[in-house]
Amino acid sequence: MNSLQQPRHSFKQQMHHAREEAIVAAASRLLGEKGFEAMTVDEVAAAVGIAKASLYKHFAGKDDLCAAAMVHVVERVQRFIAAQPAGLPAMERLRALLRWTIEMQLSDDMPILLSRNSGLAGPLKECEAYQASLQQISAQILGWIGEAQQAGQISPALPPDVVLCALLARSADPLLTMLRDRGTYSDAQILDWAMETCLNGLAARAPQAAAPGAA
Amino acid sequence: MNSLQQPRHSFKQQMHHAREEAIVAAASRLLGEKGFEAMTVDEVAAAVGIAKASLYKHFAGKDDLCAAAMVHVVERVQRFIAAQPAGLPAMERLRALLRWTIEMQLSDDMPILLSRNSGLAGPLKECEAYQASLQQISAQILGWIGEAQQAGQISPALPPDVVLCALLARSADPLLTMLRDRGTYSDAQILDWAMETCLNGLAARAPQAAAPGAA
DNA sequence: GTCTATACAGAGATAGAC
DNA sequence: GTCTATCTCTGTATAGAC
Repeated sequence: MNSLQQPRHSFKQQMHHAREEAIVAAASRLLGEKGFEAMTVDEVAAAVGIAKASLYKHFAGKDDLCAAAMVHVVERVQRFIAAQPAGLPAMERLRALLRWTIEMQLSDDMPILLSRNSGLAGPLKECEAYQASLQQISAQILGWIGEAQQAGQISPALPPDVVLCALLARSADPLLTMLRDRGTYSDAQILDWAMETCLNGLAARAPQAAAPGAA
Repeated sequence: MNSLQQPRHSFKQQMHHAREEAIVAAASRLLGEKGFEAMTVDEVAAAVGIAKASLYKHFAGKDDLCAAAMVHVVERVQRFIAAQPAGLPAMERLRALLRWTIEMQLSDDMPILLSRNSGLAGPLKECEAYQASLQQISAQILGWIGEAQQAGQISPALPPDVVLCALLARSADPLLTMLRDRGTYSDAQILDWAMETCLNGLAARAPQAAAPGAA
């Protein structure tokens, strides 16, 4: 009997987990699409296809739900980082990460961070799981930034955490939606320009005096 | 009697206009501080010191009120542009405008445009006064951008309207609040870095001819 | 035009049956 | 754990006296 009960129990757990995943995924999408204030719990429940009351069995409230969604997003970043090829130079890693976050944004997916003035900022400050994950990826990225600075690819005049913020901020850059709403450019073009203007802005200044051994 | 009635009438008009200005100013501040969704009409009325119902005598609704606030902001930009010294080179004008918008943002004032996903975007699309003013300053700034490109100060590879968006987007850049919340840097430093990374990103690429085997 | 008081709608959250 | 039905609060908007 145990041989039957065990899988049964595991199955229920899996269902439970899968449903929570579905809820978080829907919340994540709506959060990215409409923002924290405009998103409603009813919409999330409807998107998943469950009743709102059922959702509240999984999450204590809207804040909790959205915090879980943000954790979910950061964990995706963690996986992306972990999936990077081993030998890649730091600058290429940064470039790939930037491209990926902008692509997320252009495909209406969840941005890594919130647009400014989000009411979610407060609750998120007290979510330890989020803070821990964010801290983890920040440390990782800061390491790459240091390497890129030593390699002369990023201006050493900029503090590493400023570079970090500048990169992450591109994932919620109003520039992307502005250009998109204009309707005259393709997503690929927008992506290129966004990356180009961002990276050029962080790059070490050009060798103005034809610096001898530079670059 | 006319000599008395005329001033009396004008006085009332002035009062009316002044009150509307006060309402718009308060709305503008709260809109910049909390965003469209989080801001409430009650707060605006309380800030001005009038009853909510009185406010509704001046503006048809929240959308109207916020649209008026946005028009107010764009008109400030118009005045700033008009106040620029005559002989200033185009690039200096762009730099001054960028600095000004970032300073607005750092002093918790109203950004020129909304953070992405604002519910105000829809109503604003149908506000002719806003669109007209925005169009006017856009044309002006686009002129400067063209000059700066011809002068080799901004990359000619970037379409002028992309440059325009990139500049305006800095007024709602999450980078600013991120660095600010970090608490380790002064507003002056943040301003410098924000301008530097933005302008470097738009600048024409370094004279590669000077470096024969460059990159 | 300004006020007080109120209607109305939407959304977060909960009760209780199954 | 999931559902339907409901509570409650907040926020937009309005009615009606002055």
